[in-house]
Amino acid sequence: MEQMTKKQKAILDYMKAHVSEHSYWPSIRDIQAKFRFASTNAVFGHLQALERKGVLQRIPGAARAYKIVPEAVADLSETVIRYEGPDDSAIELRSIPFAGSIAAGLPDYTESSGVLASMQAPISEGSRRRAPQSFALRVRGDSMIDANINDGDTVIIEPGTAKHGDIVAALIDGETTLKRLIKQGSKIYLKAENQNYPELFPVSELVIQGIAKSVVRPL
Amino acid sequence: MEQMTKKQKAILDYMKAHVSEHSYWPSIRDIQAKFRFASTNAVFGHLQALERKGVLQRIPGAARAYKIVPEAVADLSETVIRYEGPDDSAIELRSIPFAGSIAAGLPDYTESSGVLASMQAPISEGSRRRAPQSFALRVRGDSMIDANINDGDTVIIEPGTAKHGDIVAALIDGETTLKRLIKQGSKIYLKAENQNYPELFPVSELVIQGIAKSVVRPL
DNA sequence: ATGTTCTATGAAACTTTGTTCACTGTCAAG
DNA sequence: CTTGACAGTGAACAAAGTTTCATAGAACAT
Repeated sequence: MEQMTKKQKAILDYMKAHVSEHSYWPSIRDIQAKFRFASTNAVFGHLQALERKGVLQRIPGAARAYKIVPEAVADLSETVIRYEGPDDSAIELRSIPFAGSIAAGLPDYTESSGVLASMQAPISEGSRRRAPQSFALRVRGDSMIDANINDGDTVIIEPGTAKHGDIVAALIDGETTLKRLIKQGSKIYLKAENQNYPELFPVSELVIQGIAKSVVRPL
Repeated sequence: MEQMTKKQKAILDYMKAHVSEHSYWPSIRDIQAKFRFASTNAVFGHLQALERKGVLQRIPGAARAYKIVPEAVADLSETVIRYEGPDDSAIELRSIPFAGSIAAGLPDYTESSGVLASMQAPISEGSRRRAPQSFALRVRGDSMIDANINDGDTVIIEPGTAKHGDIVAALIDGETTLKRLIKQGSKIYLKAENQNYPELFPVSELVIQGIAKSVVRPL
């Protein structure tokens, strides 16, 4: 995994902050001004590097049009806080990327840098295996309303092999949707838990992004 | 309050959807293509109208640079989803503004780009009065940890007169904090529900922003 | 009838912005 | 010493994108 340089990270952070504050991306010249570059090409080079490293996607020719790949950012700058207890116990807090988007605007990238949800299970000294790459997803729509997952809830997704009955985040028509996975013999269905929706949603090609592990919801 | 026309709302929705999907705003020409306008000026006019009505902010000259004003959108198109039960019962889901973090003091409405759904209690047919102006706050810090409200949780606040035992969002030294309200005779205290904090926090001047009605938290 | 507002066309002007090219300096590895 | 990767300057270009102007039909109230 190729690391980001300090300046690249700074530029990425500035872009995030700009989006968070203004709700739209900065132009190359905005970045140039911020970092006092004498040439736009300096910025251009860094953006190319960021794209090559996979943390940033650009749309060629389009203005102020970017997309941050949270997984890549997390890989390149993972935050792990470790508390050592008096005895052999320890607690790890691991930052997980926030992949969801909010209703009126852009993904709130300010949250992705902080600790949204944390793994708090005490770990034994020996079994310090790498935690799965979880991420959080804000739920849109009411497809899982009967499973008590409502629009606006946030779901913690973890990758892994899904089994029958799991609620999964699946890619359908380029959209990430939350459905329950139903396996009937060799057939696989996705079931929306909403009486108003078709009961079973047959799928041929299935891209499962992860399994919903927990929900954040109003009480 | 001037309403949005159907087309204006459609355009706004498309812009939102575009942002949600691509993480950057559509250009005027993108919108033109989407709605099959023959002229960019048709879009331009609608955007002007949306800005005049206060739901959209534009940065003149800048490309793909917009900002949605959630309060205005909420005012102009308050979302109330109403489920009618078989008997006289009914449940209303009402969109409420998301006021951001509680940490930095006053609610940061710039961050308020999200909408959380609030479940109203089942309402009887006759008493369909307008819901109070609720808002959501993100909790920072651990002052209410013993009340099971943790850092990162989101609390739904509703204005109103607080009574003994209520958890309130109160303004102390310019900062919004979450505390339990204790009335002892004529004296009023604010109590942080954390063993490490002073038990009772006497206050003379008290600005209560609202009463915590519900919490959003990881399960 | 008449003016006004809203919505739209069509073309053009103009600004912003991404992109490219040629060139320079630095720093570390071979 | 040389090579190559990296970071940057400075100028120029072309595409993308916003804005303006002139015009016109439909809906609607006066």
